[in-house]
Amino acid sequence: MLDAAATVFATTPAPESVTMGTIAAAAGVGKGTLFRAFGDRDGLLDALAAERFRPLRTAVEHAEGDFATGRPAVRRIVSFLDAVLRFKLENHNLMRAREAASVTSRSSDRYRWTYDVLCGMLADALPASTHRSPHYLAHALLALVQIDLVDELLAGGLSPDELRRQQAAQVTAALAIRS
Amino acid sequence: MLDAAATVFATTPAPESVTMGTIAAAAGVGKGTLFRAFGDRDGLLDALAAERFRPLRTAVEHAEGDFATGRPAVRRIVSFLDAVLRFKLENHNLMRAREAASVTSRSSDRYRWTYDVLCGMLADALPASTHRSPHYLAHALLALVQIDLVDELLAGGLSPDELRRQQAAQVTAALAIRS
DNA sequence: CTAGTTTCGGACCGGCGGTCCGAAACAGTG
DNA sequence: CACTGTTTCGGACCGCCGGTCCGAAACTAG
Repeated sequence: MLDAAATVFATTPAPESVTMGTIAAAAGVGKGTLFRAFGDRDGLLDALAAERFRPLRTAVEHAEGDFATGRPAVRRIVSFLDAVLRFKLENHNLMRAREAASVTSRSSDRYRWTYDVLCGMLADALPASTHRSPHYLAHALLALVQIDLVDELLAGGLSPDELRRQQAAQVTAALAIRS
Repeated sequence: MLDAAATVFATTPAPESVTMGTIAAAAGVGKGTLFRAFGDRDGLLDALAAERFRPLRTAVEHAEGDFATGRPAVRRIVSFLDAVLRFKLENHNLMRAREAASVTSRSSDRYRWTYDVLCGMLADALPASTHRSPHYLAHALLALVQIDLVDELLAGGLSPDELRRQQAAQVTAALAIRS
């Protein structure tokens, strides 16, 4: 059932017009069943997104690869945001569908988790002397991976790889301590 | 008619649930008239926003105050983004209503104009040697004033003034040239 | 085979953006 | 003032979609 939904999103060219009825039909099931299983549209989209997001989540929680505790904080932050960006790129249609609903995306558990992780990393990266707030900085950095911004940039002719490079530069600059 | 709409948005506590019927009723007019005058919901919201935005627009186009051509580019950029942020704060409900529709906000003329202005300023501020793209940077900086981010930060306990300070710091840092 | 229980699915509802056509207001003419 | 052509108005109406709900089907137990 989740798989059917995933297929729909993967194949449709217009993710924002995918309706619950469509998904139900594609899964060979009634709308009632769909709603009983996921509560509402957001629930379904969340479940799908959570599934795709899991690898990154476990990698971070087990401190694997670039997220190992020994790595410098700035490096961890850049890698983390790059990973989130890649997640968005890979699940582009799904993310657009989420946006089409009035899900601000910031209200999901996943955003909260991402924010918390980033805040933790920022606490390591920022010297205590700065007056920059990790709270602001975390949200500001996460704004860089919002799907509508990503879409705009891709539509403007930027390649995904170039986008990743620019973002890395942007994040690095944002973390530079001044004044 | 525009005034009636403005009043509705100014007084309602739940901007995203303001319906076209509500506005028509408040203006003492039929829905047909409303749609004939503005085309669709987006048209109305755009017209309202454009009206409120005009002061800033003319100030920039006449190079007044902080936007005078003599001023250093970084100063102009920080002031400009601060002015846009203030605009968003002052028209908070209206902006939220826009977001509720599926208007990505980046498709409006106003966004385009804002982007162009910022790009022009960035061309002055960035040395030719950097590999940072003004295109990316402009969109990235404008992401800082997206209404949902602003909302999240306000909801998180940040005061509007503190928000403006943090944004100024963030913009300054982003413009620092490194590597 | 029957009765009880759980699960399924699609007809149905409410609300909203947007349309459309009959009515009302207006203007020109004798 | 009466009559008619024209423009503008407004609210009943439509289509769509998320979400509900109840009758039917399937499954279990005795």
